[in-house]
Amino acid sequence: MEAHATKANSRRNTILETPTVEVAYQAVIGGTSKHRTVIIVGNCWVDYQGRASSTLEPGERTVILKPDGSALVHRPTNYAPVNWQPPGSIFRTAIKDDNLSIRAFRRKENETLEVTFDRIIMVAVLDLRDSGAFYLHASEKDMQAAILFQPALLEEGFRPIKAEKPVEPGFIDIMGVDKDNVLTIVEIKRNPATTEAVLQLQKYMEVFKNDPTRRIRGILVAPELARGAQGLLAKLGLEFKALSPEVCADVLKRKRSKTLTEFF
Amino acid sequence: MEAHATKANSRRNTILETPTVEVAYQAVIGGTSKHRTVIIVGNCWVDYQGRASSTLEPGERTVILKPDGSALVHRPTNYAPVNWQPPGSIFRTAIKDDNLSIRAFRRKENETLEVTFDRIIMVAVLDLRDSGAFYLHASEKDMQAAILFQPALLEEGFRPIKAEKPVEPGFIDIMGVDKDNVLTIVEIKRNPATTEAVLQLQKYMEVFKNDPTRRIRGILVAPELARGAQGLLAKLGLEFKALSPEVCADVLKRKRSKTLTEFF
DNA sequence: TAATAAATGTCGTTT
DNA sequence: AAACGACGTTTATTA
Repeated sequence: MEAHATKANSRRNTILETPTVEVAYQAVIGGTSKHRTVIIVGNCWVDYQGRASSTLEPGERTVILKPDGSALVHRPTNYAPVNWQPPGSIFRTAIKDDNLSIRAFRRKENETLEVTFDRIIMVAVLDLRDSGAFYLHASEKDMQAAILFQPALLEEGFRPIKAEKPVEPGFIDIMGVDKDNVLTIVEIKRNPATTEAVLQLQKYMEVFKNDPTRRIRGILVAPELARGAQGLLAKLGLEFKALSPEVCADVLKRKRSKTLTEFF
Repeated sequence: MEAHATKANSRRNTILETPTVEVAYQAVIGGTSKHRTVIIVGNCWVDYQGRASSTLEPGERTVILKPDGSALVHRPTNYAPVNWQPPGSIFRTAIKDDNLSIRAFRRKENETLEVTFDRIIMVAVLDLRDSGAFYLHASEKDMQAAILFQPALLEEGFRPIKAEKPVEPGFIDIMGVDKDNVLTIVEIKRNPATTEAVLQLQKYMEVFKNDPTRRIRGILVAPELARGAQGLLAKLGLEFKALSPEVCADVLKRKRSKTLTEFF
């Protein structure tokens, strides 16, 4: 069976079907050394040694080696790779016992991933040009921006003073005053708020508790409260305001269109 | 430019190089309908609407559609996909304005991912056979097993009574008695133990606190304590025992070889 | 470098 | 179906 590469495409991309181990080896070596994206599909087994260790017995999988040193081993199921190596790994490709062995290791973390193929269905060596911008909306930062733009989302009369205020334990999402001028600490979560979120708010509260004469409020903003959070919140005298990322995204969308209207 | 498929391989796998949109469309439709793994490489843009929303401007990427309804969009960098859909998505492939459009949506979560290709470098439709077992070692479960096998890993004289004991808030990793017969609750973490882990142990402690005459101990087992955890632990009168997953893995390895010795 | 918080977290398990 | 906890979580941010 002969390996095949379409010439019209070979300037930048090489695709080999059912190549021999030797041919695949040459392609992978060439691809990783030139920092190409390399996709290998075939029958393989995987060993990982590092923070944990794992063994994956033989089967047909898709392996992706990226120019930045990421490595992924994907089975035919699941979003997550069964084995992987984050960016910064170094690839070592070799022929061992007539099999194609690819090792990805990270020196600092002393982690090694080894994939061994005894039968290769496809090797693609791809020079991908990708500079397209990526925009993500409705993150926690977006919720913060929405409240700052429209403070009534929190409650009537709320006036923000500072966002991302640095304090000892970290950063206060929003600090402000309520309609009665009471200092108000706001902690925002885009997911149901856990006990951990309550503790986080409590830590920020404690920064201002050295002055017992001044009343302060702590408000946890999230789409909902997780199970255990309700009790802890009440015990600590903190408050909860339900607010979803979707509503915030809408507010920001209106803000953007308004800005455009004003601009023209 | 003619699309090409190696016949020798086409029983189970089809690989097309620089196919037209029409040819790619037929291949993707055929692949997803037969629950094959489909890999598409080409110039595309991506829109996502769901828990968040995102836009990715044109560029060359690798898209993987899996038989279980997972979808991945990988740029040439990073371990994580830039866009994705977890298992259970339904794929809808179409030609729109001479482009190849692939939509993956999950009805329950009301999430949609749409990838549109205007130029296709490769389409691979793969019938991958993968039933190999996956073994992960040195997990939290392994640490539990190691302590149960060699209780002195926790402390001299410790005697386990029950593992995974179900109580109101969840499951106690290990319950036992110390050398003085004092009831001891053990919570295990394979990573540096956070305040959340301390709270988890505390929740289990409270189950037994209704009898104030009986002394009980709570021990948090982990390779180390995270920053905030120390203070909370002390405040709650709980204890910490440093134990690494590696040491546990060694103990289990010795156990296995011993079992083997006994067997032969 | 180490710690902290966020994530479209994902994934398995149990209620 | 919903919730809880583990994860080789990864990643970005900041001290």
